[in-house]
Amino acid sequence: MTNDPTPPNQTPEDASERMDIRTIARLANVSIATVSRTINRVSTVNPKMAKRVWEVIEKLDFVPNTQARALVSGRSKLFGLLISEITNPFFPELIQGFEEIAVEHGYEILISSTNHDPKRMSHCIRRMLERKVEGVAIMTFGIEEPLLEQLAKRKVPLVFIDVGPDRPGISVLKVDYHHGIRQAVQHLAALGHRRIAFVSGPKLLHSAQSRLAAYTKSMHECGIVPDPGWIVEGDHTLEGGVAAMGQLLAQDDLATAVLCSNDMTAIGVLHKLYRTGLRVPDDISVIGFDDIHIAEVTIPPLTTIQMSRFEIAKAAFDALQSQVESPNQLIGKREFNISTSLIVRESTSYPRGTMEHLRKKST
Amino acid sequence: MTNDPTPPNQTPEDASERMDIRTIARLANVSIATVSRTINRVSTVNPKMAKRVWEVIEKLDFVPNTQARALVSGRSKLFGLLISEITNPFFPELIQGFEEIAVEHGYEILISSTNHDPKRMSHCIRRMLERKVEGVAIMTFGIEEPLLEQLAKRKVPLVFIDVGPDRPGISVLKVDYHHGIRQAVQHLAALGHRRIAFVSGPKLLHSAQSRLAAYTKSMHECGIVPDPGWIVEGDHTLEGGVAAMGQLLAQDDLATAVLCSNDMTAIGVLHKLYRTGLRVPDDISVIGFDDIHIAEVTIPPLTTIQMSRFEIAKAAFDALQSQVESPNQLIGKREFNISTSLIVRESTSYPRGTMEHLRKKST
DNA sequence: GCCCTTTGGGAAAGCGTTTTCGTACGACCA
DNA sequence: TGGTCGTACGAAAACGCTTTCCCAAAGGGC
Repeated sequence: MTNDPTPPNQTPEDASERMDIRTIARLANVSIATVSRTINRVSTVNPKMAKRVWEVIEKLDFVPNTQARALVSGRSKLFGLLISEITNPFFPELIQGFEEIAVEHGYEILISSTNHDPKRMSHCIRRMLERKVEGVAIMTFGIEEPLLEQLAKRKVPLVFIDVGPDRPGISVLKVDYHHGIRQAVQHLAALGHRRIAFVSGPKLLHSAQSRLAAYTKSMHECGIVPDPGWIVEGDHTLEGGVAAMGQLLAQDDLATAVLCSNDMTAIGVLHKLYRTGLRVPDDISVIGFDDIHIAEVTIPPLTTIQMSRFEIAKAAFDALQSQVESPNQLIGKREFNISTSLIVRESTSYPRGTMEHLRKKST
Repeated sequence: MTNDPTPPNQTPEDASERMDIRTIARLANVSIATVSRTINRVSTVNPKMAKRVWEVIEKLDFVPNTQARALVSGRSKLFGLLISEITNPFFPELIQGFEEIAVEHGYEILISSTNHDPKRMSHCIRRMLERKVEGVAIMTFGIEEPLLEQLAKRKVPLVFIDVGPDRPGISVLKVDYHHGIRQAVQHLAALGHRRIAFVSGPKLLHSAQSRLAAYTKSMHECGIVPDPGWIVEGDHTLEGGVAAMGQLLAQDDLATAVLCSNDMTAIGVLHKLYRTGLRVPDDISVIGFDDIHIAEVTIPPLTTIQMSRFEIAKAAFDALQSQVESPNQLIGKREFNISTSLIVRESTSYPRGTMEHLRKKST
């Protein structure tokens, strides 16, 4: 008598107690199976009953428990998104697109940032595994073999940006860095630049290495043999850009243009130049990569190479989803191509002296 | 005979099949209860058995299923983070801090961005409810009453930045905007500015309104009656800043300094000024708010008001956690104070003519 | 040596869903 | 009217884990 489980004078609408589909079922005078079917709009349920069920659901504003649902259905409706650094504006812009698409398709997304630390990666993956993500989009450096093994064993679909192991269940978003970078180099060459420096990204980051390779190739294509001294290592941060430009400035034979592996670097470069008293683009031209939003309003507005965040987000999501929805097909393996292209703004111009030279020539 | 559920010659290590604590239990010759106790380091379990269990777990690298765990324990270990716009660098910096602390305490975090659209808010909340978040940090505009009701009914702890309803289970992070903004106004006044304009943030955003109020108050404190024309509405975006400065520029009696409700606005303002050919700080001074990372390298480096992202993240997390861990105590209701302070860089200086004026005066 | 206490570990209930399977009922045709 | 479907609904078994409850065995006091 001391504990009475159900007080008799309890109104049916009393929402203070536990609320599950069982409660809904009781109140609507149907079975829980019918409630489930109604909610999921699956199978055929008599419109009359459905209406009754919906009414109760709305009255109590019942919200189904995704965890329970996931447990039994084996579908967590969760994707992981692994990025290198959330404070680089490129990623928030990408996240925005990815989230939008994911939500549209009923997925939720778990974001983790490795902060360029390979050790953090395994923790992130582990956490995602615990939450039973159905797939992971990896937009950071390469993954180590044991980790990859673990993911493969669990058959978690993966999508890599740019570079990834060639295995079933793994998609790779191929970015055509070369196109945009060649345009950039050609643009500079057409303006008269020959000494074009390159500030690279982190060594570990595949996409950064690809950009570097594209630079070298494009230079050769323009008939310029890049001097090793023109290539300095950055780390895709503002500070890295400042430091890299400092290095460049210390050289005897100053480059007349600098191509940066990303926009953050370029902004750092712009700043260092400003500090040094050099004018952009009068004294030196600068080109970025990514076309982050803020590049439009730097001083001067940054000429940069655009790579569509939305395109990437969409491709990554599609790759993941197609593997989840049709796991035994190989269509998930198809490769996606992301294009890049130059956007000319105001940070590029003729190298110093060229104008005079041209003018003299024309008279 | 057509479907044989368990092939007889199956090695015990075969990890291809379902893996749960039952499997572990079987392989370690203990009960599933012991496995659970071992994993959770709860109650006393014989070290010898524990070792056996851990060995099996590691051999199969078993990862417990958080969903199942959440279902039975009623603890999802999930917090929601609702922000207004992920592409504003302030938020990623905040997310980074929040995530770090959350992960440290075993929580995962679900991020949603309302994009300044109140309608999206209810969708976000709904999704979070479905995932059974244990608390939500709301860093966007105010929440509407019915939504709040829904959350209150489910007893979901909430923490608001700056402004929020006064209810049990709701914490509010009070930001002392006035301190930083008064410093800014005093700084400008000391330099000789009187005509100090203010570019506000979105009307709906409480924190933006508080900043505006702090500006007005600070102006009066400095003995300046702000002209209504000095106050123009921005929206905390780059474009908003550009537009707002355009409005200001169109006025007859141009302000000599402009204080912005956030750094993105200030960067827009800087850009517009650059476009117009006005020099900062020679012709006009600019001050931002937030001290986002990039403010250090704008041209010129932005004088701005700093508000610690980490402090906010930590306070928000603590508020949420304390309410979760001790739900019936009132300690969750205590208020947290966040300070702001001026960081002087190079976008502020004497108003045009003042230097000459001063010089003349001193001779 | 007996009884009581303490301690470690197992059995089983339950968390909130989905989903399979079975059944009752109405419709349709002969 | 009787038989055969097809359809709509309910009962119950999972999903993988935590946690309560209980029992066995060991230890200690008399």
